Amino acid sequence: MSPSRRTRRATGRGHSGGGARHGTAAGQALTGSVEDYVKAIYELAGASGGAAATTDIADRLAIAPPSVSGMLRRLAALELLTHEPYKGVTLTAAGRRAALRMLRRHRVIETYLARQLDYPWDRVHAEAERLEHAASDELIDRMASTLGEPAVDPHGAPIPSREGTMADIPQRMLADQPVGARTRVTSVSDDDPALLRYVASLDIRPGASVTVVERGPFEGPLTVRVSGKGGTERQHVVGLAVARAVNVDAPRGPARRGG
Amino acid sequence: MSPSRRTRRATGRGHSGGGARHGTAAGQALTGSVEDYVKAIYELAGASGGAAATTDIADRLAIAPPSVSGMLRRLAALELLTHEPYKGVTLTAAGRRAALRMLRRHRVIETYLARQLDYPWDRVHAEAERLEHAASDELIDRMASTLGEPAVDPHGAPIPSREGTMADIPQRMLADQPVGARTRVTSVSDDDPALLRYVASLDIRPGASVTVVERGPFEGPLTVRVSGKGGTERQHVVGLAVARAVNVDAPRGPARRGG
DNA sequence: TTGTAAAGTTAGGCGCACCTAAATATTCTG
DNA sequence: CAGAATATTTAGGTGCGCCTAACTTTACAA
Ligand SMILES: [Mn+2]
Ligand SMILES: [Mn+2]
Ligand SMILES: [Mn+2]
Ligand SMILES: [Mn+2]
Repeated sequence: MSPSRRTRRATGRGHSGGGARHGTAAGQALTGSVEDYVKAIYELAGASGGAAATTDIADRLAIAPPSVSGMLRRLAALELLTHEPYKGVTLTAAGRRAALRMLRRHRVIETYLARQLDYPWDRVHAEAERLEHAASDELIDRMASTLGEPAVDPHGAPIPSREGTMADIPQRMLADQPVGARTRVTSVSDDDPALLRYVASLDIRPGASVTVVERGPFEGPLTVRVSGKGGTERQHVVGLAVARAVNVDAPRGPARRGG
Repeated sequence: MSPSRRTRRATGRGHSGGGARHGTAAGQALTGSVEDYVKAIYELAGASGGAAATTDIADRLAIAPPSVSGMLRRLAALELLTHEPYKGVTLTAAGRRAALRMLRRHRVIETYLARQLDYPWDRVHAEAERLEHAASDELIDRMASTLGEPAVDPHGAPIPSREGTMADIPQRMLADQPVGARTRVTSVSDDDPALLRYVASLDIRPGASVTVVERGPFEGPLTVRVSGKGGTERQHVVGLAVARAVNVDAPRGPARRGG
């Protein structure tokens, strides 16, 4: 006697190892790795449905190119993307859906951590990068609801809706703005904590006003004037790496000097 | 040119696959599976440092016994436990530390979900079972701090301190109490949502007063009188499975009938 | 156009975390 | 105490997710 129930199994797995999970990933639960790949590909290719290159994916995920090559084959088998060997990959509709779902999860978590748990904005990304795979849909929805369905994350990136739609406002890099352009910061790339701390120290945050004062020659540094929230105006010289991490909206005409 | 930085690697892994991670797990990051194993073994063997049996571990984790056998060898290599083949396993000091760390994480998360995100008490366990492996120490500490360093989780289980100590109050099962025993519910086993919903419907929760009125013969059902919070008194007949899931403190003398 | 550099893929391998089938050790029972 | 029942381990195998080394394809430049 003593039933020694031992239900599930057969398909029941633990954390990562063995098991089936093949075929067309329709509604299937994806692995954390697969989730990160589709998210990265979406971010590289853009909402416009362009193609992403193997080495770019490898670079972004810090994975060796042959590993990416192998994974792309699997993602193609799952029908999350189409793979033109030696050319690149393009997400299918299912792939874009999966990517937008992950972007929503990631950004809701970041926003929750920042607003409800006082996380500094340079540390939310790393935490969200792991939690996004572990949280249930219910948890994401409860977080979003608690926050009042936020529209943007702490770095200014838009949060896809529960239904998987996201405003597709074309981003421009501060690095590409001409001298004289007066722009508003929409978002800051969030994967480098040190860079985030640095730009924050310059008052460069979503919503800040930034005017390009001067561009160094030969892809040189930019001199920018930053209008902080308290009406303060400060001028800084920032390198291209920083200027490429800062996204701005369309310039609203060259600002006259000394308005 | 174009540095194509591709730092880390060599030891840098992704979500689960390949890599080193051998030897004595001193301060090492453990895999999610390893974390679940030590937690399960601690719960089975008790704080007293007893031994846990292979099939019991297999049963609790819903994993086939041969898989457990193999994992126990690895846990022994990590010096998280000692393995007496065909006899059982005993956690080492490092193993107990790891287990208590996981118990703290699990229970802090459960408490946070219940108190800050209005999670119903029957759903926090499944969510915590996954998040406990993904959350950083910082996140756990911020949650605990936000909650005011809670001492017990939503099911009444004690939360180990940040330093890894936990009050070791011996638990008694309601199922073992003699007729007439008047006890207070300390905790309820939380792994079966349906059972949790059921006992909550009977007002059996941590803090509730329960008196054993009658015991059915041959390991039969118990008739209990439950004093709810609002001074209500209700009598129920509960099966042994339920009575075994409810933990109570030491009985405070037989209650006289009709006080 | 042809050679070379860069990008991408194939081949082979490893550890993790599972599985089933079969063997073995231990415990219970008559 | 022999045989049966139960517990546990060994043997062999799978998919995931990564790696390095070697090869192939594509892009660029003299
Ligand atoms: Mn992020
Ligand atoms: Mn991630
Ligand atoms: Mn629990
Ligand atoms: Mn777990």
